[in-house]
Amino acid sequence: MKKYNFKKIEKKWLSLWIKKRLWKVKDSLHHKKKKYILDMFPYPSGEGLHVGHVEGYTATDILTRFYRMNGYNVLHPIGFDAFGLPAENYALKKKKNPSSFVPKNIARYRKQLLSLGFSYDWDREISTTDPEYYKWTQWMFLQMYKHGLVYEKEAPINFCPNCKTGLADEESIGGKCERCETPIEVRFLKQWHIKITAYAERLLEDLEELDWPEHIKEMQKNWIGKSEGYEVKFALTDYPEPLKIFTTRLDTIFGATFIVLSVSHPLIFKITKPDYMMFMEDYVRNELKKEKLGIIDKEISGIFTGSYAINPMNGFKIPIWVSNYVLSGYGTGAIMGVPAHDERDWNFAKKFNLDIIKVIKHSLDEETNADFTSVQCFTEDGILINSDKYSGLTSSEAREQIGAYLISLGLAEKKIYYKLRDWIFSRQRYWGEPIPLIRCNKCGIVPVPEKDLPVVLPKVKSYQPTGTGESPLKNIHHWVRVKCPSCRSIAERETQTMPQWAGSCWYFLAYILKKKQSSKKYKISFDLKKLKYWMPVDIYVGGVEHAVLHLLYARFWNKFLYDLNLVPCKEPFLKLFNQGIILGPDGRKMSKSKGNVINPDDIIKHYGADTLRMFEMFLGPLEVEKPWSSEGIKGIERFLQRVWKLSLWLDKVYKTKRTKLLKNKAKEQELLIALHKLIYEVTQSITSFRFNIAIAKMMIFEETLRRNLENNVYIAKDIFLTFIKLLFPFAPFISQEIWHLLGKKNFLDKEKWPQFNPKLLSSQLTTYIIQVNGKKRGVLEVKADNLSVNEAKKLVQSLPLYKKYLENKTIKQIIFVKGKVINFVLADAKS
RNA sequence: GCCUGGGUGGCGGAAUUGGCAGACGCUACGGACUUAAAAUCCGUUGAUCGCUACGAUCGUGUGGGUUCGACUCCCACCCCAGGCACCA
Repeated sequence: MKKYNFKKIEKKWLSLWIKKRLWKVKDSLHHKKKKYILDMFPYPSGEGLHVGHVEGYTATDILTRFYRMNGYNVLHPIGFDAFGLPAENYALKKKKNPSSFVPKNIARYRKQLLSLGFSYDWDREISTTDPEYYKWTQWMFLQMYKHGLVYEKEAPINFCPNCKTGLADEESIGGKCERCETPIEVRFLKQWHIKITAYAERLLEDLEELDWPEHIKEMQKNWIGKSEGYEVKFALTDYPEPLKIFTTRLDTIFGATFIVLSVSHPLIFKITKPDYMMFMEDYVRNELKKEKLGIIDKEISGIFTGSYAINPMNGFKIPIWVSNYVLSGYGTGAIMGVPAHDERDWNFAKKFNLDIIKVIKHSLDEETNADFTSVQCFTEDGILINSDKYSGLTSSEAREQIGAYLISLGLAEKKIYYKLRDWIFSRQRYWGEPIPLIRCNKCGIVPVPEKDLPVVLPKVKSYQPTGTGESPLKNIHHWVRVKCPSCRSIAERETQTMPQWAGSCWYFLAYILKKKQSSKKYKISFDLKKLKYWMPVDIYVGGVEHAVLHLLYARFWNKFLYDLNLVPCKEPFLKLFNQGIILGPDGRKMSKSKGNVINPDDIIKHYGADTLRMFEMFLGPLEVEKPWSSEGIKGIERFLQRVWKLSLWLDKVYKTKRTKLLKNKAKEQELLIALHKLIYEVTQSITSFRFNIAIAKMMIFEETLRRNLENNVYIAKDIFLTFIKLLFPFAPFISQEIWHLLGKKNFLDKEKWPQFNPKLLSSQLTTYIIQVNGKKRGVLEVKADNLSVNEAKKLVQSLPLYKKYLENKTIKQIIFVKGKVINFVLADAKS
């Protein structure tokens, strides 16, 4: 028998599918229920698609085909995130302009995606580097500017000396550059910032309604880092102005035995006593230098100011210190030190021999120890002690009551702080969207008029990053020089570009808004009606690496557009699914240097697209990290070959009038039941993202069919065709070919997804597990679905196991779970 | 240190959420076909004992608990992966 020739057949169907524009999605079907199934669009690097892409994209393709066959209008687009550092670095290495080879990379990606049979609507393809696309990225930036969300500020920022550009906080992963893993330096640079912090609360709150993996939500929550507490004023003994500290643990205020200021606190030199001034100046200068260099001292240090503050609750006079362990950029840059109930304060107090007062105990019945030298640091909430009339309250009660008291005296206010910082939005690199602002000596910053958008990135030969904090665009004088839109005098363009993440903040909208004009040209225009139909994205699949980068930025961007009434929903991505990384065959992360990279092109060449798709789905649950197996793929190859052989066999059978196969009613019914069970299982597995299970079940069914044929049992054509339909989303090429082979002229894409018949499922035999004292001793197969305990007992008595285990024994109890188990508990069982 | 996941055969992984542990696939071993090999097909494959037909005992990171019954629930601990890390 002929082997399945995937090369020829995949090529044939692919060209037909493209020619027929089978996956074109119409917006006009507003009466039809919709699904928006989105992939994180790829970055078209020089290396081409990797197996990780294939994993996520296959999953969404299966879902897309599944929902389409179930009557949904499914939007499943793709595009390219082509601005950014890797493309630029690669271009620099090759001494070319990114714009000359990025289209080539895109073409390669497109070809690869096509060859895998992903059913994207290619008419909606976009690239963030298309001027029509980034015109709108710039336009949205200008809207933010006009709404006061954009500001320029000189600040210490993360700077990657290798990429030679400033980075956002989110791009610093454990102190290293997100892209190249070079340790990050701190530099003082004038940078454009976007006030993402203005959305902190909403970004946090709206996480609740999202169907996202818990750990991604958690990561975003931590990143936003909300803490609710009180700002408390401490009076100073020798200075008229009070000092403000921030605390989330107002309940521990009776235990505050000192105050600590950060090294950049404005009060330091106003309150430091002359005797301490020299040391203080040295210390602060030193620490500030370290801070500038981005050095984080693990060792706690500190110095006394000589001044004292008064604890507003108990009137204690407590010393004021300056230390490197208090951050200047958070809260008020000053804290109250409660060593008994904060580990860092504890370490500080121990080091400098400061008082420690215990004011919280674990529980009501705990003995309170008057001997403070034996106090242990205890950071959790508990019951107050040594706290005047507040003793005996729980921590949360005390916070409320002490807070209310201090507020009534005007000494405190409720305050919320976030860890989230504003988004540093300018990059000193060439390959990005130019920031559409103009610097005029007379008028200051002037936005580029909207009619002049896009500000096109000039094509130049030399665009080496300068490393000085200047953008390489600065040297392109003819581009920089421009008339001020407001006063017409000579002005300069802003030369910094936007970060990589800008384009991906709204690409999911662009797919909807794109209007194709010719094979190369398109327009984007905002259309709330279309957005209302398609948004939000129903299923979004992509890697975990974007947990606090893209996913946070895009949520923010969408919320801003929502506020402008340009998009209809608060949140862009309803359901998020993270595919797990595919590791190399050695169980380590794939990397060139380790030589364990699996290239999808090679696999397609050897096994074909269907096998690759299916194998990646069979590897394990989509969300877990799992190693590639070069042996394992053979299992899928064999399976598809068997399906192919089966169809050739059956084709012959259906074509011959007189077949030697027997039409057996009972067997046929059995097969039908198995088929409907399969429909049920595959449907369930797809909707719950358990593609590996769906494949396992199909394998079992294939074997059932084969066994029947080998035993000369006739298989109805409809049964086999239905099986092929189930296989189709996973392996579209071979399924379509078999469909065609068996005389079907249409495209499987246009077929309806099979529905299972619940009656067939419930008419099966029910298998009861017979247990004695909880141990399995046998099974009982019955047809009746409302078996009573007594009937069950009678049936069991007729089984051989009864004699062995139950005869002459006293049955204490029979546990009977309908449809599942019958458990005989014997009297002489364990006590 | 804190947070979030997770520990099931030689390996990747199943188990309808408390009811047959190890589906499906790979590997390995044995067999059929073949001059031979590959491919394909058939069988075996958690451990130990019985080892002949039936079978028996143990077994889901460790220790305890709840239950007629626990991979699944509860408590304590150990280990692995990812994230955050002076955020008061």
